[in-house]
Amino acid sequence: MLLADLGPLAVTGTDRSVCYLERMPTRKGTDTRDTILAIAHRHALRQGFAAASLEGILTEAGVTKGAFFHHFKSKGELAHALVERYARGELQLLEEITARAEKLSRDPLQQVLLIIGLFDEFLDNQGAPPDGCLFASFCYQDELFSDELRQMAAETMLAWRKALSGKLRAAADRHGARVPFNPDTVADMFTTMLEGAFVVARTLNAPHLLKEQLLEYRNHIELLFDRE
Amino acid sequence: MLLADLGPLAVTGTDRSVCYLERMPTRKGTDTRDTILAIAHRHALRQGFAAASLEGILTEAGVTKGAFFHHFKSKGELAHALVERYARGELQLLEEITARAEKLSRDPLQQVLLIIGLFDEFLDNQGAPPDGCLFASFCYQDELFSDELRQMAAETMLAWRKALSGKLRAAADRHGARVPFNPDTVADMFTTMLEGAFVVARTLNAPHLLKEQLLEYRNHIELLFDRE
DNA sequence: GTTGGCATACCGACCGGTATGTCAGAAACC
DNA sequence: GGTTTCTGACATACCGGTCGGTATGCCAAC
Repeated sequence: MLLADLGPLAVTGTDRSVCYLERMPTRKGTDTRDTILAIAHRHALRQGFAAASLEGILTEAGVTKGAFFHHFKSKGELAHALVERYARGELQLLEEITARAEKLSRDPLQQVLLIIGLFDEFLDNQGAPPDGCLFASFCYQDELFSDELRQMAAETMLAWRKALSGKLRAAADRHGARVPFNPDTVADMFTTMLEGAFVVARTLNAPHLLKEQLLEYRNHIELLFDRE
Repeated sequence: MLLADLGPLAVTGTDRSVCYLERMPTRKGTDTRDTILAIAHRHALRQGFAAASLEGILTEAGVTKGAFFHHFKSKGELAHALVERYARGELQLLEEITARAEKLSRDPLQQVLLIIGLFDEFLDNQGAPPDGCLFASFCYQDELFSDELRQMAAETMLAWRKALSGKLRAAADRHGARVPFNPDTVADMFTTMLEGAFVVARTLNAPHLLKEQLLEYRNHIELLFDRE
C-alpha cells in the first residue's frame, strides 16, 4: 500500500514532540526529518531496511550523519518512525475511504464495493503505481526488530479487516449470500490480495497486476452476493 | 509459496544411503553444501538474505568459513543457489500436483479444484506451517541482487499461471462461466493469494490464515463456474 | 542596538565492531 | 601423491554511532 502523504508532522517517542507541534521550530528541522523518512522509506522498500545503509540514505537526502543523529537516536528509531508514519497513513486512508463510501450509499454491500472502487481510484490518483508495502518489507526481516513494529502493522491490517467484515456481515444479513462465508476471511482477502499483488507484480515486473487483482477481488464479492 | 521438500536434505546426520541426482563429488561435500543451503534458507526468510550474516549461518550449520568458500564463490553465489533450489522445488511441486490432478479427473474445472485441494493437502503434510516464500523475501531486496534471481522467481510464477489459466480457459469453454473472466488474472490470484497470505499470516501471527485464504480462493473458482 | 547566552540545526572526522572474502596449509580419502 | 574437503588466522572494507565543533536565530540585559 502506498503511504498517504502525512504532511509536516514531526513525531518522536519523547515528550519533546509536543513542543514540535505547538511551538513550530524552524521549518528546516522537520523538512530534514521528512526528507530522511521519505528517502529511507524508498530504500527500505528496494533494499530492505536492514541492508539500507544510513550513508546511502543520507547521501541521497543531501544530509550529513550529524544531522541524522540529531533527529534520530539510532537507526532503530528510524525504523520505528518509518513504520509509525506508514501505519498512520494507512489508517487515515482507510478512514477517508470508508467515510466517503458511507456517504455515497447506505447499503453495506454497496459500501464494500465502493471502498474497493475508491481504493482503485486512489491508486489511479497516485502518480506512479506503488511499489510495495513497508509492512511486508519489514515482515521478512522481523527477527531483527522489536515486536512493536509487527504490532503496528498488525493493528493496521486488523483495522481494515474490521471495517470490511462488519459491512460484509451486515450485507449477508440484509441480502443473503449465495454461499455461506466467513466475513473475516473475505475481509482479510483484501489485505492478502494487496500484499500478494505487490510481491507478484514486482517479481513479474507487471505493475498492472495490482489493479487486475483488485478488480478480481471485487468480482469475488459480487459473486458471493449475486450482484451484477 | 512453500518449498517442496526436496527430498534428501540430510541435515546433520551422515545418512549416505540416499542417492543424489547426478553429480556427486564426495558425499561429505554435498552434505555440507545442503546443510548450508537449508540453514541459509531459514535465515533468509527470517532476517532477509542481505542481513543474514555468513557467520550466523555457518555457526548454526557447524561449518567454518573456509568450508563455505570452498563450496560457494561468494555470498552472491549462495543467493543464486538458494533461489535456484527453491525454484526447482516449486516447479517440481507444480508438476507433481498437476499430474495427480490430471489423473484424478478429466474435467479441467475439476482439475483446478483438485490442484487447490492437493496443495492444501500438501500444506497439511508438511510438519509445520510454512513461514514464507523465498521469492518474496528476495523481492523486497531486489536492488541488491542481479536480475537473474528475479527471472527465476518470475519463471516459477509464470509456470503456475500457465498451468492454471490453461485449465480455466478450457473450463470456461466447456462449462461456461457465470461471468466473463480473464484466465490469467484468476490464475495469478493463486500465487497472489499465497504470497499475500504469507505476509499477513506472519504479521498477524495467525498461521491458520493461509488455509483460510486458500479455501476462499477455491470458493471463488466455484462461484465463477456455478458449481455446488 | 549591541552584546552575551542559549537552543536548534547541522557538520564531518573518527572509532570500534562486524561483514565478506583470502590464503597457506592440514586432514581424509582414493 | 593427488584431489577433495576443510581449517582458522588474517586482510580489508564498510557500517552504525560518537563527538567536538560551527552556524544561525531569538531574546533579554545593559
